[in-house]
Amino acid sequence: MFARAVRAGHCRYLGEFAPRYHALEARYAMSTEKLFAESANTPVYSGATDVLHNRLLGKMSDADLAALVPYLERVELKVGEVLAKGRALLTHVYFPEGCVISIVAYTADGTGVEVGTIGDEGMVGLSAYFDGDANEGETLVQIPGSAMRIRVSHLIAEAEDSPSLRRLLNRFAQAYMTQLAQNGACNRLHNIEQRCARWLLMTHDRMGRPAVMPLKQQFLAFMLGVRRAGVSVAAGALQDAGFIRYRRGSIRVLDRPGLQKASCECYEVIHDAFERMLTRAPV
Amino acid sequence: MFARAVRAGHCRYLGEFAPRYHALEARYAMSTEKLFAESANTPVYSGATDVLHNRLLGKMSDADLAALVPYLERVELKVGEVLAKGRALLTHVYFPEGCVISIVAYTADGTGVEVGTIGDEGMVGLSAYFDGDANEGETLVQIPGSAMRIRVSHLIAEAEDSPSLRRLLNRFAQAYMTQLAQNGACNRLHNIEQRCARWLLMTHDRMGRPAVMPLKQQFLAFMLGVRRAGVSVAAGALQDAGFIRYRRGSIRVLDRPGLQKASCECYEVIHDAFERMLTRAPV
DNA sequence: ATGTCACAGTACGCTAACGTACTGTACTCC
DNA sequence: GGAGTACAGTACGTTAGCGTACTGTGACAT
Repeated sequence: MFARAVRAGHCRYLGEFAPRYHALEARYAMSTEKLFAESANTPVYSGATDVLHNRLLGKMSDADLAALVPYLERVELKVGEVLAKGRALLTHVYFPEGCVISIVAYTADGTGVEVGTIGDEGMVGLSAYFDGDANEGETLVQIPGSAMRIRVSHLIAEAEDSPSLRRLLNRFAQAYMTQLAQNGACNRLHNIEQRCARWLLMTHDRMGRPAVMPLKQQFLAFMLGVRRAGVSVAAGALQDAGFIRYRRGSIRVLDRPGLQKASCECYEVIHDAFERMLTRAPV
Repeated sequence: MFARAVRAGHCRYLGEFAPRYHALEARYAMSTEKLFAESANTPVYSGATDVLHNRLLGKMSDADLAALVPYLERVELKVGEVLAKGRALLTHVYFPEGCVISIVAYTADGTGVEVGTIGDEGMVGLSAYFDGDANEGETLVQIPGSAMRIRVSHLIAEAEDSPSLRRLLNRFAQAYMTQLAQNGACNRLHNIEQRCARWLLMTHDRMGRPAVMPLKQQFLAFMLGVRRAGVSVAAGALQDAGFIRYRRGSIRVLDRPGLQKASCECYEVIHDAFERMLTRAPV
């Protein structure tokens, strides 16, 4: 029902995104310079906000949407782009439409792990909207694509005037908390292969169905908080089972039901939470 | 600045709380019957709401508090009491004052792990307030004590009329999300001893300083999502180092700085997020 | 005072995942 | 077409934590 935005090509860019990831790469003795050159936002469709590909925006009432539209702009997000980092504040809230955003937490020694994923079912920047405060950790672009964005102040002002908008965003926050919580349990209790399968499913959901995912094992390992060699084994098993096809920096999902069986139930728990949010009676 | 409520005695009650924990106990071949007998709420101070021991309530503006007070009642929460479970809805939102509440997520095989902790710095029932939806998992009483509670509908109604109340609760939600996220990373990346130390610190913070914590290793193992034998080793190390004193179902914290050194930085990250929320300029 | 049993300590073999490092090969760029 | 290199596969010794099970003992009940 919500068409997908056209996405930029997807070659030779992964492995080059976050400073901390650079540190990780360094540990693996890779060349880490020359990276991270082209990270500026490049609005491509500015003004063409007539079609909305973000399901959270799509769930808004006509009145709420009408109030926001004048302030919405479409931007293209590049892979590895860091939208927020440490205690720095987001200036905008993003509504992804095909791109996928990761929220990553780091430990003292510089290793990190993804704690949340946001795609076209949600919004990036809850912390800024809620609190004028920032997340710890990093918000970075995992899969490139376009997003609608709006200044935090505009969103807050509009929400002040609209109970229905507030309720929708609260609902999203609740679903997002379910994701964070389940992810925490999953990190503790499930093995690499299960979590790998879940991660692929979740990302696949968020970037549109027939897509090839531009993913190196290194990146996947970073997101899962494990060694690359571990991903090699896990993803290899998933490939042997025929669920995915893996080829030097890109993964194609071949068998979603199979992947779901290989993944833990956390996929369903999180998926259902977001579907409930997006399909329940309008706020 | 906020005095502590008197708490009930703290003997012979742990090991008896959640159905799933019963299942766990069964795995450890324990007698699991006779448990869970006295779980009803027993309001003890009803009406005596003149002194507030919850810091989030304490942070509210006079006007917001005045509007809520008529609906607030103080209840005594017993250890093991399950406030919400599965998709069941909370009828009330709770503001702990000395009791400590755990949010636990379960996996398909029935093992669980704590994903969040709430004490006098916060509120239990964000999901009901936000969404009219429930958490997955379970909300249970980890350390007994009193709490103020209010019907969800009353809180929602009041928040509709008060931007300042909304902002405060949003801020709390943001801090709570920081906890969930950091906890997820911690579960992945830190070892039992670190996480054990962090858990003890966090619980100690929330129940008042000179307290002896009524904790069996079995319970602690459940909260951390590890074996009891693992806790025995980790807590033993912390005791050998002189940070805690452990004695058949109760733990006394002897050396907080020492414990902090033994714990991971997640303690600080989470602690700071809540302190920022509670000490920043009023909303 | 004694008996019972719930709780903590410990042991032992096992497994998943780790850190590291080397190899093979598919792309990309000339 | 060939060279260079970035990415994936694999190996190997190590370690943290697991599952299980047995023992010792403090606390409570009789």
